[in-house]
Amino acid sequence: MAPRKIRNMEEFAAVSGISRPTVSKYFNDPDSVRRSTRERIEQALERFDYRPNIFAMNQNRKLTKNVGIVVPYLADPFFAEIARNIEEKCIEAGFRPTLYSAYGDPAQEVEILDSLRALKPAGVLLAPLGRDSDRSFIEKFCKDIPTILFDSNLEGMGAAFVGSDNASFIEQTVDYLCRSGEPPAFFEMRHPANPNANKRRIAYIKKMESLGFEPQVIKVDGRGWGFEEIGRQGAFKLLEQPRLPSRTILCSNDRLAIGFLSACYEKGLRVGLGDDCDLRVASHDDHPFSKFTCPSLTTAAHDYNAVSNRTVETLTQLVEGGGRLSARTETLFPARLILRSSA
Amino acid sequence: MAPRKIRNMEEFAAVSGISRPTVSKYFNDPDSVRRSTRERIEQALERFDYRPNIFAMNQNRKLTKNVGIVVPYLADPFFAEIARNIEEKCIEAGFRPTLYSAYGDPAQEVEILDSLRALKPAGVLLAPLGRDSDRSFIEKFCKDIPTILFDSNLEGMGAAFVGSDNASFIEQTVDYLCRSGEPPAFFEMRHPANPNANKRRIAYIKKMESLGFEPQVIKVDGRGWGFEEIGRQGAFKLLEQPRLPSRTILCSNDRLAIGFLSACYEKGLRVGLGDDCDLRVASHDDHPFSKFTCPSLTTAAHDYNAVSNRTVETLTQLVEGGGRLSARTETLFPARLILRSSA
DNA sequence: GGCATTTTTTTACGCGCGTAAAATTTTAGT
DNA sequence: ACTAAAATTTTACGCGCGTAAAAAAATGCC
Repeated sequence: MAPRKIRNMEEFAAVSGISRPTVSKYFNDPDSVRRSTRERIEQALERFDYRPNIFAMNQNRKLTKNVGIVVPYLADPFFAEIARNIEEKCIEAGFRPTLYSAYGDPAQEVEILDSLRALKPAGVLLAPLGRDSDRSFIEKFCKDIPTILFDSNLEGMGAAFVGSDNASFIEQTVDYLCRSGEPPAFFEMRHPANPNANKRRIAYIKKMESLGFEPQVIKVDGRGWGFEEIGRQGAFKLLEQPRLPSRTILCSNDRLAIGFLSACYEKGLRVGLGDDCDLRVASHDDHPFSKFTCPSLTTAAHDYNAVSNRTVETLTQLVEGGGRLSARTETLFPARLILRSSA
Repeated sequence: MAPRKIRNMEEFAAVSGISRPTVSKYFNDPDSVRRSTRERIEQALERFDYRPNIFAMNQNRKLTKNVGIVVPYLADPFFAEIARNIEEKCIEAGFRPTLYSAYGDPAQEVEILDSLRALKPAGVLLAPLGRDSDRSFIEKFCKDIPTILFDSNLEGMGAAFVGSDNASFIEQTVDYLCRSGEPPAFFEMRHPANPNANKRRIAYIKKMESLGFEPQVIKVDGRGWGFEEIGRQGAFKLLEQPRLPSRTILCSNDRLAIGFLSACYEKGLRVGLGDDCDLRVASHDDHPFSKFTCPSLTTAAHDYNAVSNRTVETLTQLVEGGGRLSARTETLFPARLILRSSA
């Protein structure tokens, strides 16, 4: 029991009584060697703690097991949560995921993808910034590196897109709000960074029209990723006005709603469903904190699990297909309505 | 202008008219070559887009520029925010940071550190899980890899610790609460994962005694990293009781407070400073969302910037010192009181 | 047991770069 | 312009592993 230090695969092959090329094969895919051979290697692996040098491995391999997960803003709990899910599934699928965040900056997004190139990744899972993204750069990147977009779609780019069905979000919230009260006005940023926001607005207008109501879109100013503050300031401005377009407000996303609710609270307005309430507020995303707002937020939830599962499944197919899929697919998962106290 | 593709440093050296070893030297440290040489290389760098193979570089280097940033739970905006700061400063300092999260799981923490070993990192910046961490494993890791602890201290481990001064947090909040009202009761988890929680409790007791008040510690059940829910349930239980130990509640951290406030709201209790209020609630951390709670949360803020700056400064020293510092330092930054509406 | 097939071993080369040592050139200083 | 010092080039080797090709061994099958 004096397991001398193994320095390289050569030495490990020696102590395990197997040739080095076979050992190499084993580490690339344990199932590619005969069972008896595999057992002997794994037996030696228990006696000696040897791990192949990751740099030497990746240098010579055309493709690594690296996967880059790129999100637009990791300090947003929504992205943190979905990144967590995807990361977990990547590991289960045998990949080596690494997490990157552009922190709202297109230059950083480019920088990340550029440095990702050097890592010879098997694939990249990218939730792009959206409007601010350098589209031509990303387009070129997707052509070189197998990339799957998630959360935000950039038309035609990447091998596939996996996300949520914005229309489903809107339909469920608008439906619910209308049948349990009055038709909602839609509250959003004037210049949303995320393409989902545009899809939601369009879906809202369409849905309202199909129900025979007049759409009312409230656009608030503000840029960047401080959505709560933008929602808050927008709410103050809105609430100053003599009369609201509707006493039911449907926010484009939960972070805006969190700010909106904080403004309502400060103004002394009661938000909720009851007759004693001044306003109803609902929203979309089921942000991790939406359960703890005051009042708790009625919203439409992403199917985090389905999105992350499908994303990684698609990645696996993509990798097995040598970086190509037969056709670019777009998978959209429906929302689940979460009824809480705010509407 | 038909810049043929450069395949390796050999070819790049050829087109730039410099010998390969000198080019290699340049990439390791541009200032290590003569100015005229540097200019010729950089000139060639503009005509041809060549980047050294990162795997081949790291294979032969004893030390890389890689830095691992490990946090206990990235979906907690507090850690996301500090990770963002540290990441940014690492890049400015010329490192290649990579972000990892243990997601509350000690096994993952071990796994991360283990795989980090293989990356020959120049250093690791670790915010450990705390109580749940595998201390003997981390201790061994710190002996092999230059590591700096931040946020949570593990006594004696790592080359240095950089964090916030828990006593300063408590002193400021307790001081303020006492002089503007009544002495607070301390609200915390029975089995906090984070060692800061223990330091805060101890500091609370000490501070209260020094002011001549009797400390009142309220411990609530619950495990894991769902602090908001734990705070919420704990608040419900507490508020059911006939009388509270104090009408001023000082939560150990903001996430507990967020849950606490949501319970108060649901119970119809008014939280704030005025005479018409039932409770005062204050807390610690200045969580990114504490501005948007209802009411907005009075809290004590970390100096995110100072902590992340000092952490990376210390890392630089550590690396320049060949992985050793003359002595293990512990740097604690004081808190800044943030007065908002909840107390 | 003999044969075809699969798996493993042997042998050998290459990947792209770090780095050491000696020879050469450039620079700085006087 | 001459010399010492500094920088660069030459030359050469090694890192740890992937991988191809040919030879050898093990396996499956009738």
